[in-house]
Amino acid sequence: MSGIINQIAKELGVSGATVSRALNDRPGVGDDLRERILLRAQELNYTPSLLARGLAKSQTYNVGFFIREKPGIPAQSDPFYAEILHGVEQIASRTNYQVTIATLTDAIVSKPSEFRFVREKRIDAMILAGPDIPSDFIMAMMQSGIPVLLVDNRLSFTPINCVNSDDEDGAYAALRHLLALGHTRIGAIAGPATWASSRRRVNGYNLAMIEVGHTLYVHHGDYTTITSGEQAFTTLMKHHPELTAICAINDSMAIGAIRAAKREGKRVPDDLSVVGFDDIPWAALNDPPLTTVHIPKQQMGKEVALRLMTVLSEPDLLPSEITVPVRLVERASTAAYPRR
Amino acid sequence: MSGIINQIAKELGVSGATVSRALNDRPGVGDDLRERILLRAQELNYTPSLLARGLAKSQTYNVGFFIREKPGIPAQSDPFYAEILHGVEQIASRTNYQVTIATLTDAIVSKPSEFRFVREKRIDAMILAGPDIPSDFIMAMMQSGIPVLLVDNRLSFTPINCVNSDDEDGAYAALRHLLALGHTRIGAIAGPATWASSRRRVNGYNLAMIEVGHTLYVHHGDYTTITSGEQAFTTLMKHHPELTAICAINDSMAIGAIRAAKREGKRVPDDLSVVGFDDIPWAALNDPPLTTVHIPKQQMGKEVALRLMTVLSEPDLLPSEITVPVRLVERASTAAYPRR
DNA sequence: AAATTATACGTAAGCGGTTACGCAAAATAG
DNA sequence: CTATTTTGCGTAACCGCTTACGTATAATTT
Repeated sequence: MSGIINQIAKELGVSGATVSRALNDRPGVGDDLRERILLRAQELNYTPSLLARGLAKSQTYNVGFFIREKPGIPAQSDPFYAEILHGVEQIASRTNYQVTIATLTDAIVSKPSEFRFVREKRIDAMILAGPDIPSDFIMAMMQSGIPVLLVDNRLSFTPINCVNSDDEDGAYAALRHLLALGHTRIGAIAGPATWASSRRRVNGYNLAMIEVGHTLYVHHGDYTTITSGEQAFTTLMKHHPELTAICAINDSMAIGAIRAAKREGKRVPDDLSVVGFDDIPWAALNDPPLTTVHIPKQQMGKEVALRLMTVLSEPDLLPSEITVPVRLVERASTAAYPRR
Repeated sequence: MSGIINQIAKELGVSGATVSRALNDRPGVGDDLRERILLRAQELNYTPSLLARGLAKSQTYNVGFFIREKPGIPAQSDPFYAEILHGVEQIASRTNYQVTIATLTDAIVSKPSEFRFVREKRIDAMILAGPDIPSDFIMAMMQSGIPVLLVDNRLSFTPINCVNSDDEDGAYAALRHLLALGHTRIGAIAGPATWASSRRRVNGYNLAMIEVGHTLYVHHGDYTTITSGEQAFTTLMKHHPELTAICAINDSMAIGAIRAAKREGKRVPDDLSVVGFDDIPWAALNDPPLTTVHIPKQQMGKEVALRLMTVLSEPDLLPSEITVPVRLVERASTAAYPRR
């Protein structure tokens, strides 16, 4: 029998239960009494202890935002996920939830049962960000009983709440842009074939090419970094020196391609057009500024967070996939061909 | 009387208190009994509920990492703090703590008492990141009773735990580098004079210049973004067209300066040398790659986190300032003058 | 006016652990 | 061998809030 609630209760000569009800405006307390309770709580500057409430209701008011560790770039530094996180946080800050972050290391991913956030029931739900999370791990998390949402990822043959960008659409638009500029010999730099988003983007590229009866030369990078883009570019050009335009699966690889092209003495966009995907912050700062497909990352973050909230309040809702629209932003890394 | 602990207690015919003691290896339980308890806990795959433990010990096992909102860039997307955060998270993941993030909006900063993370006792300690946090707010947080640590910021006349980069040292080194290359007419682009780190860096620049008997032309940008750097550069050059080298308070402004210089037809580093500060990810990717002062951001994150842990275990430790060393990394934005 | 239902509130048992205190048995001291 | 300390364990209160259930009173129905 303690806590501020009970103090108020004693002061007003009522029971703690009544105070609790009044404070959570639940029925079962008279209007005037309720008002007096609220007033007193106000005076005392009362704020419930989340810990106590959480223990009683077995909720933590905590949601996890977990990013898969990537070799090279620390997870948090990936500007793509940083922006998504920002969207998530904006929504969370309007609710009673707080968001805790963690990076999914190899150690964690390979031993899902040890993951402390679920073992110790530290979170009410989790958002898993990034395409390179083993589906075994995702499945294991789903088993744990707490809601799992995906962002920038999806699962095949398993319904799950997820939000993604419209990859095919964006890729299609990017390729159409290249075609409209007069390019016909186009190459694509893809990421690992296991990444769903990479495959979908390649699909979009292909679709546009097939429509006009051309074929796309695609090369799969082993990863999605700048250096990976450089390597992909050089090997792609070795086999297909006739290419006049390159579309890359993401901006990092596009930037890598441009760097490699410059090194080989090619001018972008004069000799070669390059288009990226994602519109990460530096895309606009690159030399030349990168034509790319803009993904509304912050909105994606908001969407998952929003979805998460409704999942939390409507537990037996069926999962749904939501995809957000993208748009091509034309900058200076693409130009008409032939150059006149 | 419930919870897994009591289940184990009942199974083994002992009291919950004993089980709790055994599990936290506290004295007061026989060796063989302790072993049996541990064994059974192991079998049951027991993990304590943080909520319950937290309520009992009034701890949350949660630390906040809070970044000040900046106009323009969403806080989380600032690669500088993202890397610090990563360092923090690495340490936290080795302990029992989890880190929750939030951005310090204007609304929050102007009404510290409303800040839900402290009102609702959601965290055991907080790390405040960034130089632009009003000291009123910091003070208010310190009043709240929970430990407050600063990173990339300090307080004047008030002892507080904080970790910073060695700004003066780095700036000094950068300027020496310019001097060694033969430059004598050097300008500096500073940030708002209210930012401690900006002032300290300018101090470092000045120090090196004074030593050799030259004077530094410094211009204060109104902010620290790329565009702010562009503007600062143009006005600086208007008044001092004779400058052959620029040192900027941070990489963003340095990159801005380079962009502006290019637009004005100046070649970097041929006509103008530029050096930055921070070594953000894109510094190396810039055209030309930026000579800059590398700050070990991840280590700074680790340092605060480590300090936080010791503060938590040694509550009445006196605050201390820790500063991490920096180093100049020479890339291609600086060159000898006169160019031969 | 009696029967039924709704409302206001109290009681007490949780939620899942921790810990101050007490007491008997074992270990150590003198 | 007694006196004292240490060790091993149980009892029960507590952390601060929620909620199922019970009861008396008020409101509604018939």
